[in-house]
Amino acid sequence: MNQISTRDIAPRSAGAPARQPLYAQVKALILRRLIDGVWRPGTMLPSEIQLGVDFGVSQGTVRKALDALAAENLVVRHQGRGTFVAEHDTDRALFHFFHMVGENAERQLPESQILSCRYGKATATEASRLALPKGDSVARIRRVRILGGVPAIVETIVLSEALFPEIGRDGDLPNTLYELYERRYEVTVARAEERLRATSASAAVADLLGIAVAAPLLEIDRTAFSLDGGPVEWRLSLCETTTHYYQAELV
Amino acid sequence: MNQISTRDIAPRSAGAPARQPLYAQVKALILRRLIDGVWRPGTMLPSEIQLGVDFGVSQGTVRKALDALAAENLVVRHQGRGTFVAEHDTDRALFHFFHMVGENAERQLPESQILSCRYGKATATEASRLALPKGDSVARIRRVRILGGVPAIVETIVLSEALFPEIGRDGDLPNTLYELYERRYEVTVARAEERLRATSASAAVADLLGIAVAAPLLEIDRTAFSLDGGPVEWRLSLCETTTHYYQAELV
DNA sequence: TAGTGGTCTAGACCACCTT
DNA sequence: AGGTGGTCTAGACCACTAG
Repeated sequence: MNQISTRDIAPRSAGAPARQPLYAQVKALILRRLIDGVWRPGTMLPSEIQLGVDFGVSQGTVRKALDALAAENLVVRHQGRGTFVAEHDTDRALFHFFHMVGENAERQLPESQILSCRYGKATATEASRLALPKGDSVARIRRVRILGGVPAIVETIVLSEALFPEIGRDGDLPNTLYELYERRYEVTVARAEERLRATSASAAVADLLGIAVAAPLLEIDRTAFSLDGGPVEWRLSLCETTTHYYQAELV
Repeated sequence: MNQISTRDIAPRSAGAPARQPLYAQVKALILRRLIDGVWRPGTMLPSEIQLGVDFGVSQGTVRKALDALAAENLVVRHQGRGTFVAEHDTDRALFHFFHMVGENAERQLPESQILSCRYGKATATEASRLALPKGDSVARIRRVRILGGVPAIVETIVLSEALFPEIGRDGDLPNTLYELYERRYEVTVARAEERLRATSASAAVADLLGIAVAAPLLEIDRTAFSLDGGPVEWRLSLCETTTHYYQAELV
C-alpha cells in the first residue's frame, strides 16, 4: 500500500492544481457516481471497508467522506444496515424542503390541487433562473396547496421540458414533486435557495385563496439545484400567513 | 489507561441513565465550561492533547467533540493556532444572524438608529417568549435599521432587565447588540429561531420607513437562545422587501 | 452468526502559525 | 524550533440489523 501520507487517488496532471485531502477526493468520487446514477436513490452503497479497498484508502478515510455526504443529506447511514443513497420521501419534504408550519410549530404536508400545466417558451426571467437559453421550452405548473383544510398557497412551478419531457401531460402530478423528478426523470434535487419577500394578493390569487384583494402574502422564490449543481426547478409560492408561518433556524 | 471501550468519564449514578458516547460526554463537559464562563469568548482553549489528558481520553475523541462544537459555531478552529471560543463579531452577525440581502445577494450590515429604550412589565406574550413570570421587568428597544442608505427595517427588541441590567440607560447601544450582550452582560447568543409572516405597514411604521400605509412588510419574529438553551431576547422586525429579500438555504 | 456502521485508541506525518 | 490543528492509517471492540 502507498505509504505517502498526502497523495492523490488518481495521478495528478502536470499542472498540479490545488491538492485536496484524500477524504475529499473520495467524497468527490462517490458524488460523481451518484450524479452518474451508478447508485440509484434508495440503494445501498458498498460497505466502508469495500469502498476503502476500491479506492485504495483506509476505512477511516472513507468514513469521513461518507459522513460529509450524510451531512449534506445525500446519503443516509443506518448502523447495522448500511449506507444508502438518500431518497425524497415525505419526511425529507416535510423537514427539509417545506418550512411552513402551523401555529404550534406542528409540521404537516399540504395537499395539492393542480390548476393547470402549460408549455411555452422561457421568458427572460425563467431562462435566467433555470440557466437555459431564452425561448427554450418550459413547463409551467400551477397549483393550490391546502394546509389544514384551508387553501393557503398558490404556486407556480417552472421546469425545463428537455429535462422533464412530457411532465404533467397525463395529469398525474403527485403532491411531492421531488419524488417524481427522482423516480421518473432521474433528477435528484440536492438543495435549494429561497428568497422571501412580502407582497399582496392580486385579484386572481385572492379569489383562489378566499382572501381579500391586496391582503399581505409571503412570497417564496425558490430555485432548486440537482446533484451536479445546476438549477432544475424554479418555484414561486404565495403563502397566506395568518394561520401558518415560515420557520427558520439560525446558528 | 482505561481499556474499556464504552465507559463514562464520571462514574454513573445507580440509576444508570442512557449512556452517551465518550465524545458526547466530552462535548457536554466543554459546553458546560463555556456556559460557566471558564473560557470566555475569544480565548484559546487548551490543545486537543491537553484536553485529552484532562478528561482521560484520546486526542481523537477530543477532536470529535471539538468538531461538533465547531459545527454549531460555538468554537472556531485555526490550524496552527488553536481552538478559540466563538465571538459575536460583525462577520458572524452578517453570515449567521442577518438574512436580509440586497438584489444581487450581496450582504451588508445595516446601520441602526435607536428610536427609544423603555422599561416596563412584561406582557403575557413577552413573558411567554422570554420564559419569564408575567409582569417581570423588561427593556424594550425600538430602532430603525438602514440598508443601503434607505430606512428598511423597524425593530422592537425585548430583553429581561434582570439579565441585562441598565441596558440602554446611557443610550450607548451599538449596532450589533449580540456583541454587547456578550461583552458587557456575559450572555452568549448561541442560536435563534425565526418565524416569518407577511403583514402590512401601520401608519406609524409607514411613516418611519417612508412607505405607503398598508404596504406589504415581511415580519420576522425572532427568539434568541443563550448557550444554556434559555431564551434571552425577543425581536420583532418589520422589513421592507422591495429592494432586499430574506435569504434561506435548504438542504 | 455474519455483516454493517459507530466508537475509541495510538501513532505517524503534514500544514500552518508563532517565536 | 516548537506547538497547533488536519489528515491518514491500523486495529480493536461495541451496537445494531438481518437471515
